[in-house]
Amino acid sequence: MANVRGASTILDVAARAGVSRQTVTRALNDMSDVSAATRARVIAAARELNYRPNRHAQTMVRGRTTTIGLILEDLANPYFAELASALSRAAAERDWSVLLCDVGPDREKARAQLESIVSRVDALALTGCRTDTLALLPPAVLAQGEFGLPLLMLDGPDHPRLSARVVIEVAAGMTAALEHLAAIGRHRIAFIDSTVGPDDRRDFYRASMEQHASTWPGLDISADETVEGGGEAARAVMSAAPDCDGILVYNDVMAIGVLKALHASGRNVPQDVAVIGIDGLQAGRFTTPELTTLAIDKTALASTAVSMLATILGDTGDPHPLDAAIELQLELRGSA
Amino acid sequence: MANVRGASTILDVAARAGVSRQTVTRALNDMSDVSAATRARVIAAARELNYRPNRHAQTMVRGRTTTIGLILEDLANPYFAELASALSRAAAERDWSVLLCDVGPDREKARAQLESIVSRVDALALTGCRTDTLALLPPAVLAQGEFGLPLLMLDGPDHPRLSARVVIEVAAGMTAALEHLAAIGRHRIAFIDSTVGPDDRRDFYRASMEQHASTWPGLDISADETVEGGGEAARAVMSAAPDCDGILVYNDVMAIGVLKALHASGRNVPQDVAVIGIDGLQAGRFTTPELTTLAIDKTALASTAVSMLATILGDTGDPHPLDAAIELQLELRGSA
DNA sequence: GTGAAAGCGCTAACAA
DNA sequence: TTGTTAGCGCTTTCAC
Repeated sequence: MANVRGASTILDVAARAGVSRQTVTRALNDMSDVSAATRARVIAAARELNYRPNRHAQTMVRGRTTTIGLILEDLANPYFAELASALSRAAAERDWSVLLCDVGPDREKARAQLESIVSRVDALALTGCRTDTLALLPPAVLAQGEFGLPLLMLDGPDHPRLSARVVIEVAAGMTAALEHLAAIGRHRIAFIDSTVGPDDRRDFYRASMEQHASTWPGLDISADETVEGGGEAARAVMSAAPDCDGILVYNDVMAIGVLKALHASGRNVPQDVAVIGIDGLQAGRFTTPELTTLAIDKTALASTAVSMLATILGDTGDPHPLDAAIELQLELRGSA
Repeated sequence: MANVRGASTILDVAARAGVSRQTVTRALNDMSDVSAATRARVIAAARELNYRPNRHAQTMVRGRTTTIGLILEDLANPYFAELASALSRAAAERDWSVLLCDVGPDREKARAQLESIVSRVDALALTGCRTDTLALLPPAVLAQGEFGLPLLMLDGPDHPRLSARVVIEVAAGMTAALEHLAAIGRHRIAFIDSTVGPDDRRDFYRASMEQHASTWPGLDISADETVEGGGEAARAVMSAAPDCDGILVYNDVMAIGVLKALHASGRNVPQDVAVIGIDGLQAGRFTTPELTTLAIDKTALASTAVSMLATILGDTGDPHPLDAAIELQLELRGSA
């Protein structure tokens, strides 16, 4: 452990085994041209010194790698899980890797994690739809100029420091959802919003309702972005407007709560009330009836994100615009 | 781009800007003691050369980091998502990071990903319950001796090359589940197994059934480890044994499919048939009724795994045994 | 089969 | 304010 930082290095092992450092490299990496006796001696020395190779030193001499950090609040939320899955696979296409950072609910821990993540990655992909992960970044990173760490926002708020941004374009999709509801005879459609997300979904709903104000004034209620939150909001909707016959929900997780609450209150879906969520989660197939949803193509979202980062990092000759919108696609399952 | 590998280095930027490399470091890292004019010149040069700092070189001189690779087949599966979440948080406690590797269904792509991951991490956490990710590792890694990359198996098969292993201990939990079913008057209990997982769950079920063979011979059916697979198996069970009044299922994802199939066939859960899954997923709360389950404490599993790795990597003075079992805990929700 | 030298790209410490 | 020197820990030549 003769090292500056307390860890033993290849030189310590070499000294202990009475050989040169190259011999240690050969022995430990199972290369040829080492006698069995020498190899055994080296391995023993390494074991005694608790030697562990420094991956950064290895990588530096062998080549360079690209790592992007993915910052999210809770991977147990299926939206983030599907996003992370897609991003990991899209990154693998370029031989990049994804460093996962599930920050959890504790903001102080989150700050500490981000503090150390930022020096380990070449770029950061931030999710913004639930917690604004941007606000948790070390101030020094936010203060950096154009040669600071590239920051990519996935479906979250804008910020001058961002290098790129992928947004979810809701207007066309929500129009399709509302038209579908009208087509199946629903004209008293409420909207359940998230208390923490962006306002564009609710704003679009309100604007749409105003156009048909003669039939139904519209009703929107905000709740926590969870299954339970969705359930509470659904109860509030049905109590405020018992004749409501359709509900559009901010996202699928909340919509699952809506389905549960409607079931508990004895309402049939979709006969009494039709329900449409947003996100296209696989978890929307876990319910009965399955959840009709405005699906986000997470594979497209992820590969767009990776292309943007490739442009920023100079890894491609085929520049990609640094702002993109992903459209929602109405996916009819059983709930509407 | 005067570099050996094609990428420009700090020296290229220094040359282009007509300054020393140290000045480049200062300018690009927003350090003090650089004149605004110089900084601007350096930034311009960096931009023109498409300069990107090498994180490995930076880390090497600043300190060392520990990164563990998490290999899994599909993060969209909520079991893996909850596991990954827990592991990321447990790793963060020690200032380690987790490199995510969602290998997907394509085995050739998976092999290629693993090939490059192994040289980027200090240890690998493998999940074995669905795909045997061990079989996808580069042969060279498997051939390595005791100073090869540490390999930790999470709930998967044993292998001589593994450095550590966390298993799920099913016996006590399954006994508790079967006793609970008996206590609520169920005596014709079938088991739905996975075609790909380990056999211990089914074997334990069969052994338990033999002890009470007078009342019910037992029935187990295997299916694909998916929601759809669970549904098919449930239909098979009800057709083979229409008087079956309880089903224990290999895992929660399949059990969700069982609930759907029973609902579709007009059986009430839990009145007609009680259902118990295994895993304790949050997704088990998405259904109506909510899924009763033998829960795995994923936080404990993850922190055990991290402690084991700390022992192997010599990061702790408090050695942890390299084999551990996590118990299942019966969590009564609504389906039994 | 083994060792010596050179260098991966970067930053901290000290000079100028 | 800027430049020079000296490594960080490892692997790849090329000698012996």
